[in-house]
Amino acid sequence: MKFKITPARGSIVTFLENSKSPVDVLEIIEHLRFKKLSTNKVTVYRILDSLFKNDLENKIEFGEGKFRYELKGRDHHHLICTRCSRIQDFEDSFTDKLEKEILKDRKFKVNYHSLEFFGTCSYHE
Amino acid sequence: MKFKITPARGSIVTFLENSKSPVDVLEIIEHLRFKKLSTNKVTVYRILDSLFKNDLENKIEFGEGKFRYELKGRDHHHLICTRCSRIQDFEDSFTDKLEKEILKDRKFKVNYHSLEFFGTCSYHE
DNA sequence: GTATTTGCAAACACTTTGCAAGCAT
DNA sequence: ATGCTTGCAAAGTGTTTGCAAATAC
Repeated sequence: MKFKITPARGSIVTFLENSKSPVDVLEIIEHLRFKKLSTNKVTVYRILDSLFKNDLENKIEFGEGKFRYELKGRDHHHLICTRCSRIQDFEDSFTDKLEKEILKDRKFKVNYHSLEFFGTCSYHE
Repeated sequence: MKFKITPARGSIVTFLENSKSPVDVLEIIEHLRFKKLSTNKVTVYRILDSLFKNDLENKIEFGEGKFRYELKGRDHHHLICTRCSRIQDFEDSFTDKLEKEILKDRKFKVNYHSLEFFGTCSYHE
């Protein structure tokens, strides 16, 4: 599969690289518009889909009724503030152990997981 | 707030009680149809919404682009088989500890979390 | 009797698809 | 030149809303 470099693709990948938390399609389109690229929504979906299918990206849901996207990288989780929607990354060492337990106890082979914490961040003390 | 008992409500709550894993709206409607109740989809959504707003129900997403619903109960997670869509419950004692760490280290007060494992279940060995 | 609940139609938000035109290599 | 990528319109899902009719209490 060829992966042609186009302005929209470059800009989306850069944006994902620089995002500290998973972004949704609207945020991407706003960024593109800010960069003077009037990329069609459909194109954005297709670019995201191609990144996902090439295993370069995570496609996740936070109970908002829409998907968010982030480039694959170190395994991590999210702290999602339900008051201001700020999203922080978070890492842990428990889930690896859990997955081994699950394989042993339940004969279930975990391929990936999602762990998100919802609450209020330090801006609301 | 009055909570009137209607056939649709009774049937939905019973169905949720008997479901071993979170169900989606389509499954609920099929169950109602099986029970000879031709409840409108909109009504189902409204009943689920009222259970959710009254804190009786969890409304979750598994990356399928739709919500699933389960009655609140003991805190638990899910093992989701990506081959046959079977969903099992799973409990652990790690997440409580994690939430305490998060409060201490990140000043983030967790209200709830979601932890789901995706992989293949023992039916596919 | 009265307030809540329901059904219907319609709207909404997010995402996907078909097809012809445009562009990167 | 050719095949990948884009835009547009349209359709497809899942979910929500407005309003009048029906129903539980």
